Amino acid sequence: MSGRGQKHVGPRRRATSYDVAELAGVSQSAVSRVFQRGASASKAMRARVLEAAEQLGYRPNAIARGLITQRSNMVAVVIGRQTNLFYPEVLVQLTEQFSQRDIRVLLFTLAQERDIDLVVEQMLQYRVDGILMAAMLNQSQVEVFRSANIPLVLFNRAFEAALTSSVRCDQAEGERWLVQSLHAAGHRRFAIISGPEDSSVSAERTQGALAQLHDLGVDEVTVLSGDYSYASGKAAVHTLLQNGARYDVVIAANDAMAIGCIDAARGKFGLSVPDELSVVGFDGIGPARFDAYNLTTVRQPIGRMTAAAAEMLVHRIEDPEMLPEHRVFSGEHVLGSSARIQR
Amino acid sequence: MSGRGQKHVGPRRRATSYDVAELAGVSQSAVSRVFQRGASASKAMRARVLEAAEQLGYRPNAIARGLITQRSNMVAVVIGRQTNLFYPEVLVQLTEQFSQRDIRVLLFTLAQERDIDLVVEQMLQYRVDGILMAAMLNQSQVEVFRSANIPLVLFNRAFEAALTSSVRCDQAEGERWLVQSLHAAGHRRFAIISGPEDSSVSAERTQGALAQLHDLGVDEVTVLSGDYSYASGKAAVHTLLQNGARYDVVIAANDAMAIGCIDAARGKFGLSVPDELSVVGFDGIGPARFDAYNLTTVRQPIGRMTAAAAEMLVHRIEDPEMLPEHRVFSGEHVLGSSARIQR
DNA sequence: TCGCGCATTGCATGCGAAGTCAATATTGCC
DNA sequence: GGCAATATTGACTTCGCATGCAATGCGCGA
Repeated sequence: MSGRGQKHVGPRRRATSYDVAELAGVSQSAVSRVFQRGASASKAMRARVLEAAEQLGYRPNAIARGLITQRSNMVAVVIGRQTNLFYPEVLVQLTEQFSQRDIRVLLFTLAQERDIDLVVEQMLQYRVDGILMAAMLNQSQVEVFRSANIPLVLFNRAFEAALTSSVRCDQAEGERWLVQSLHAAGHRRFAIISGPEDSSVSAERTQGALAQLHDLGVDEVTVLSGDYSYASGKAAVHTLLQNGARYDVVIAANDAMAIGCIDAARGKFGLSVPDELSVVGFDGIGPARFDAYNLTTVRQPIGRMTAAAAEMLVHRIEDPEMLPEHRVFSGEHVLGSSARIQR
Repeated sequence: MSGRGQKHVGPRRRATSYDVAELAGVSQSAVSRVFQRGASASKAMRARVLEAAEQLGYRPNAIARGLITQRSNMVAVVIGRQTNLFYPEVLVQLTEQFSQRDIRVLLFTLAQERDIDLVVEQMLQYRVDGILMAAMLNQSQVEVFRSANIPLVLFNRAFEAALTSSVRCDQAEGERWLVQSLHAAGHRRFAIISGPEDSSVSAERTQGALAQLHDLGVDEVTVLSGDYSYASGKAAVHTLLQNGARYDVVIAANDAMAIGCIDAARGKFGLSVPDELSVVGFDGIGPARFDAYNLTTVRQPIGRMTAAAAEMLVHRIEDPEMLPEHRVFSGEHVLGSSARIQR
């Protein structure tokens, strides 16, 4: 009894269509046809093949199929490494969307900005049928995909909007609503906590808020930047309030920072939110609904956005000549109770 | 000028090793060798090939390579659709772990329990080199993988522990610590909110807590069950306290529910946490650290667990004869301040 | 200068399924 | 019952790359 490891009972090699064909006494082509949708095969043949397949535990080899059909039936989904609680949910929903369409998801995460080139390389090597990009991308990379004829759909990236399909939430509109409502409720001293410098989403949000403030005649605004994390939200409030300065409202570029702001305002500075300080966020993540915060925010319609993104990508895969398309969704206005706001 | 869509400038077909070989004036084998690690090729050859490849935008076709080498260099990662904020983080970290080892991740999510069979089918068809399972799995499915010789590593599943490698957090030990500490601090009236019936993790946690309580002579314990969600935590507290019953502590099977408990206790019942009611959770998710909660909990060492899981799976892929291995990690004891606890 | 051994290189084959085309079986119709 | 039309079926090729094997080239020592 000195053998190491599990004794192999079954065949070491996985069954192929030839094995099935032999056992069923038919040709390999026949087996192949039985495992396709539009193929012609008689009832008798189908039955014999299926029985042989069952007996051998045969499954069509998707790799081999991909080689001959030039379709991997895989799409790449790329997300940045987010301090943000928003993306995991997007990822799960996207996966389900593709799954429903019988498409597999090859997942790539970007730990660091420079990883993007490696990831691009991998996506090309694996012959993904399409790419759903929820991370930074630059011109030359877009060009690589275009010249390789790989459909690309951007998620919440405005970048190179003219050439590439995209799905996004109207960040600016959301911020404009927030600012408008806050202003109407009497807020005048605004502070903004933006996200990371390299986040286009953050830039849009901040620009949207500033633009609306400008339109309302408010041009003196303090802008700090965070990194989308809870901790950076707290830190920003410390910076804002430490020297006795006071604000009516803090507009955080996302919910996680907004929550940090609330905790810092309440904890360290003993301020009541929203009575003494209003705080608003963006995204509509789960924790924003916790009673302790009940955040006033703009919720991105993830369900509709992911469905649209998957649908667009599939369409572009099926018809590569299709012109780029852009779908913009308005965020849902969540009144919450972390801000004194005009209904 | 009636053309629809983008005019195709580049070649419609992706370059193959033959194209490169022709341009470089060498054989296809040579091209193949240049794009491998252990292959022999002269400096001159390598240079010519690389230049031709560059010129044609050639990338080795990983699909074709997989067919011949019998290695897809892909692993499947399966996660359940979790109300739980814990898994997204696991997913991202696993992906990075595999990515570092030059392995791609094919992601599968289980929206519903019955999807598992579909997913199993897909994993087999795509010839993944290994499977990392962070979702429910039953005996017959394990058997399918075993007979197909596909390495399988379970993440936080004790199921069929003897036959399959696994990485998990010691749920029972964590609960025992919590109970022990709470008891030592004088708590006597315990309520437990378990997770979904079909969650083995929840079962282990609840059993662990009950066992320790029993050891301490506490046998009268109220046990309710939730679904891991914030809302179900709140609901459970309503049920517990509505008829005037009082408890010293609520032990929730995860952090999300614990946070729900805290909000319900403070909000609806005006109880001070931890002064009038202690609440503890499990997992150590991000929101548990929010100041409003600062949850007393047991944090799963995700970084070490994911690293161990990836490593184990890779080892098993490289040596299929390897015996099953089990790694159990102790959770980190987070004192927090949502419970009056013995340091 | 010749011979031997090793490093390169090319040729041919195979991985597993899909699809083309031609041969065969089946059916319907008069 | 006979023939055309249609449905099945099988032989063979193809997808793109890796690899065993044989052929070639090279360097170096005697």
